[in-house]
Amino acid sequence: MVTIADVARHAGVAASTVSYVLSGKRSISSDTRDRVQRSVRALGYRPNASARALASQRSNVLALVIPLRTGMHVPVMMQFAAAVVTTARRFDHDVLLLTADEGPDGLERVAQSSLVDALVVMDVELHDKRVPVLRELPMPSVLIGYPADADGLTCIDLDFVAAGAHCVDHLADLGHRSLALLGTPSAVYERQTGFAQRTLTGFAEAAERRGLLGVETPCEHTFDAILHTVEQLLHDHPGITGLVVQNEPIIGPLLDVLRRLGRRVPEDMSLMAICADDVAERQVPQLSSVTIPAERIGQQAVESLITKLEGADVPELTLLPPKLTARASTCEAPHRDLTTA
Amino acid sequence: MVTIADVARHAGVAASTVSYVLSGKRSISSDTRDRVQRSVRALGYRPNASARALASQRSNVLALVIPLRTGMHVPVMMQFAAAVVTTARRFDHDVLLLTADEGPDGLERVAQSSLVDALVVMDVELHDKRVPVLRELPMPSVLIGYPADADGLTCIDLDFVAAGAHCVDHLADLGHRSLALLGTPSAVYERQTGFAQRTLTGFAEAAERRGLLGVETPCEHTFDAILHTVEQLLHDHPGITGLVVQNEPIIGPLLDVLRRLGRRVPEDMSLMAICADDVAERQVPQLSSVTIPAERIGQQAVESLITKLEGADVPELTLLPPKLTARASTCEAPHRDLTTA
DNA sequence: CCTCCGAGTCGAAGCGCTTCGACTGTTGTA
DNA sequence: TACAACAGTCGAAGCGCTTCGACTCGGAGG
Repeated sequence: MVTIADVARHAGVAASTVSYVLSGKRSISSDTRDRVQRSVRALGYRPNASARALASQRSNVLALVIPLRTGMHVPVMMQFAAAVVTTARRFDHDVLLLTADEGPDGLERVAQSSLVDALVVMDVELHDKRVPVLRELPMPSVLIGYPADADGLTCIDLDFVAAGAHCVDHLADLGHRSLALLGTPSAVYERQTGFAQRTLTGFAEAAERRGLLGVETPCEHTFDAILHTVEQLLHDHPGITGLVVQNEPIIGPLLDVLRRLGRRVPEDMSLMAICADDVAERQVPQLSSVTIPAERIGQQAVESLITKLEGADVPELTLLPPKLTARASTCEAPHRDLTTA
Repeated sequence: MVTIADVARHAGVAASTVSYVLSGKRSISSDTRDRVQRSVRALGYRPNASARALASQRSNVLALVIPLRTGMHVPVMMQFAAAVVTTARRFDHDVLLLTADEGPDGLERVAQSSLVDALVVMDVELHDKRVPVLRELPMPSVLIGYPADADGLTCIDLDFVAAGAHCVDHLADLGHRSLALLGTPSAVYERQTGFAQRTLTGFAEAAERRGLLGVETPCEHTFDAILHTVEQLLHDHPGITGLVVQNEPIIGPLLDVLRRLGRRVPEDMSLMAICADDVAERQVPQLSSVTIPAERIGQQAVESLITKLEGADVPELTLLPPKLTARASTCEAPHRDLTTA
């Protein structure tokens, strides 16, 4: 391996000069700079990451903590991860992958050993045990999602309250009077996961505000569970003409279930999804949806983190506004909905 | 941050002694060992990762290169990744996440800067530009999937040739005479991705061997594409009674398409999938399938890598045998298949 | 003409750890 | 009884980089 000393010798300068050329932290004559840069290329020099980290107290590595838990929808996670890695690279950082099952200890481990400079934590629960740890850690962090007490943290998320409300408003505007939210598996609610909880809040508040019936139910991923959940729902509330689904993997089977139950979409049942655009567009009929801007969120998370690393301030809470796209799965409510369930 | 010198002072020994206690590389009296360990705990000491890496020439970090490309099925990738991280942790290593779009340069970057000790590369193509780079790199690597020329590399994969053949044999044993393989999107074949290519080979060879008609077609992810592909297929080869699908995201819609086309599964059409077990079990009817043991593969990859890091030899190619599980989506061929298409 | 300042460069001192060689006692062996 | 052998410990020398202070030199200002 070629070291900075080799480069210095080759260029006929001191090692520190090479360092300053590379970092730009002191002015260097253009003559020297060129000579050094040529030597760097000629020798194929790459700074040793550990040595650099040790001397500069910066590893240029960010930790990314991703959940690998039951009920989470994987492709969305992956989009986050991809955006985080890509954005990190733009700022000359790398990403260390941690799974949530190492828990709070994992965060302490990588932080206190200076393996990383900062952390991105995904899938934060309302009462997350990692949050107090993050507060004490001697380095910045950004949460995707946000806990009940977000004081002193930096959180970024889609505004799920607004997302839930938007769905209701869209359906209400179309004349629907009885709506249901088909949510994530109950385990996700039991964990008090923020996004699920808040969507529910937004949904309920908007239904109330618009004077509609709004019922909510969790839904597991198996076909039978979906079938049973929907049957039960329509049995209990036969007047329901609008469905909001926040549970990506069940979207396909749900369409089957509705067909099997003789409910045409959208003629008999308007359907809205909270999911990635490509998923919505892949269905038949294409689904009206509120998109989850995973890429934007991941990118924003890293940008905030870099800003914090540079010592600048960032807002405690960044809520991205949801974007609703009407497609073919929602239409005006059938007139017979005097049966306001 | 507390350093090894602090611990040494607190325990009344030399720093090197603390180091030897921690690494176990020299014998230490149990008295001293206890004292040091108590000090470590009392002070909450964590070795500095960079200093350790610099001094020992080992970062204890593995690079994981994951593809984030069109046509790849994300949940499977994630299972690999999770298994890699979990297994790496068991061996006291961390995982640095690289996306394939950094290409060969990314590998060189992390390797030559000593950011990592070894690499796991996923989704290897038959003629992958990263392979020559890996051969030259001054550190071990393991490929998941394998290129045309695997000489001097360490590759681990499911035996997709056997997987394709197993599907054919299963259907042939049930009396089916005309089969089709519904594959990945054509982009994946154009990239000459190993797993797609080899499944195709196994499928074709087995069909030939059993004297069956075996047709193959790629399939994109949209509903319309699936519908069109299947219609075309059944139009060109009306006698087809057995379908093998290697394309996870289309499995749900494919079942719809078959229903829409009036083909009952399995009465009119036997269906086999090459996919994760949970996906097969989630469908209605549950799918007979050859499972993709993502977890086993990821685990095996890390174990091989650690073995290589320790200087021991590992086999160049490890092919995991496929496991076929018959479920409800395959049954005996209808008798009218004298129409041997 | 002298001083001051800034640009440009160098040398040396770390960063926190591992590891090598050397030292000191003990114990076992001839 | 002498000497090897070994367990147990220490000090010092790096690992490859960054960064601080100091130095030189030319030009600007008084």
